[in-house]
Amino acid sequence: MAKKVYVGLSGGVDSSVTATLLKQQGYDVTGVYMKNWSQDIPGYPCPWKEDFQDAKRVAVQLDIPFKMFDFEKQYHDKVVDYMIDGFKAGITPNPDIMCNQEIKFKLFLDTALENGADLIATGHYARANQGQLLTAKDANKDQTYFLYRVSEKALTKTLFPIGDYTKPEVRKLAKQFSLATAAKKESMGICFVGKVGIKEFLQQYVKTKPGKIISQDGKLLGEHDGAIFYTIGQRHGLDVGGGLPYYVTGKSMDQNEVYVTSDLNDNKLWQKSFQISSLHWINQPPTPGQKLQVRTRHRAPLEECQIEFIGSRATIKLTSQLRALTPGQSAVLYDGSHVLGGGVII
RNA sequence: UGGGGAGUGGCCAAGUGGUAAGGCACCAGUUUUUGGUACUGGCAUUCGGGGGUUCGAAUCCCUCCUCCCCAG
Repeated sequence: MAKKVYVGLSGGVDSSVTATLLKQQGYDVTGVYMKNWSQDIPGYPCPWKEDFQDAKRVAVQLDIPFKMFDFEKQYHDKVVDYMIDGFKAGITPNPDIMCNQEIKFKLFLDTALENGADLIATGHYARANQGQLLTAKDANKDQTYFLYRVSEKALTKTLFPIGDYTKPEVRKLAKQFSLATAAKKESMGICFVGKVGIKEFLQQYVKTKPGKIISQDGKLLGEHDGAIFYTIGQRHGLDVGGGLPYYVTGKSMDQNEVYVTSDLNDNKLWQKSFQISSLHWINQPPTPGQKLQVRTRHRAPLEECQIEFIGSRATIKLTSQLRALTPGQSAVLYDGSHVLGGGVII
């Protein structure tokens, strides 16, 4: 009896190829569209209907059963609220990491199992092996940064067929299979929500006031439209001209002030160690003092580091300075191609 | 209303007779399943206003306006 796999079909190329590969490999495949968000933001109509249609088309092409799981409420509670609360608190949260943790590899997994699935699969560029998370073949597209909070248990029930291919290969396969989504453009922006800028999105939920932009030497440079919109290292959107570009080094939510510097080497922008909390380890916690690598933003190169634990937190010590480490964003630890887990920068 | 200095696109800023550098910002695009970064492209027929000299002026002359500094 072939194993039953529920594949998350987003309506994009990657998940389409995922489903196709699994079917070829002899699995009993069911395609599932997760409806997590359907609201329009002014100027940015929500693409969920087109995505749903594309997912359905692929399911029809492959002649596999197709379902829709409606997770809108849970997505809003677990991901959207988390994101808005984080921004309100002055940090820069990463909603897509939360989405993987709470929705795709918890709710979707559980729902699929309840529906009789043996396994789930997604179109992530990553590899899972016996409960371990490994980086993708295509280092350029590797998405393990977004997956470090997934549980070992979930990984034992997850397939990432795409992880063994490069993006160009996936594109080629999609073409070979004549998938309806073969030529679809990469989707970007907050997972599921569409191409909305974070600012436009937040403005739907938060009222903001103008505040001061203050330079490294205490000078008032201008006004911003709300400290909540700015994040560490950010250059654009300040509307301050005159000479050199300015980068955000910090902000005060209480004062509604944004602090910037025009000095690229400003020590506020560079750190050689930092702390993380909300630790999550997929298998075992790493060993203090062990030589590891860390990634502090998606697609950033891996940096050598060591970890030290302090209660429920940990300190990451780097061998070179990293730019604009941002509270709320995640630091993910690797031992070569093995993803260990990580935590949230504080 | 005495003296000195300055006015170039939203900002900073080259250019002192030969037909408007550059940077920042902004906009668009690329990269990217968060935010951010980075990269590419676009962006003054015009140099505070008005006259004049000249084949030709942002650059010279006259005049008006504005700002800054020192005097008072």
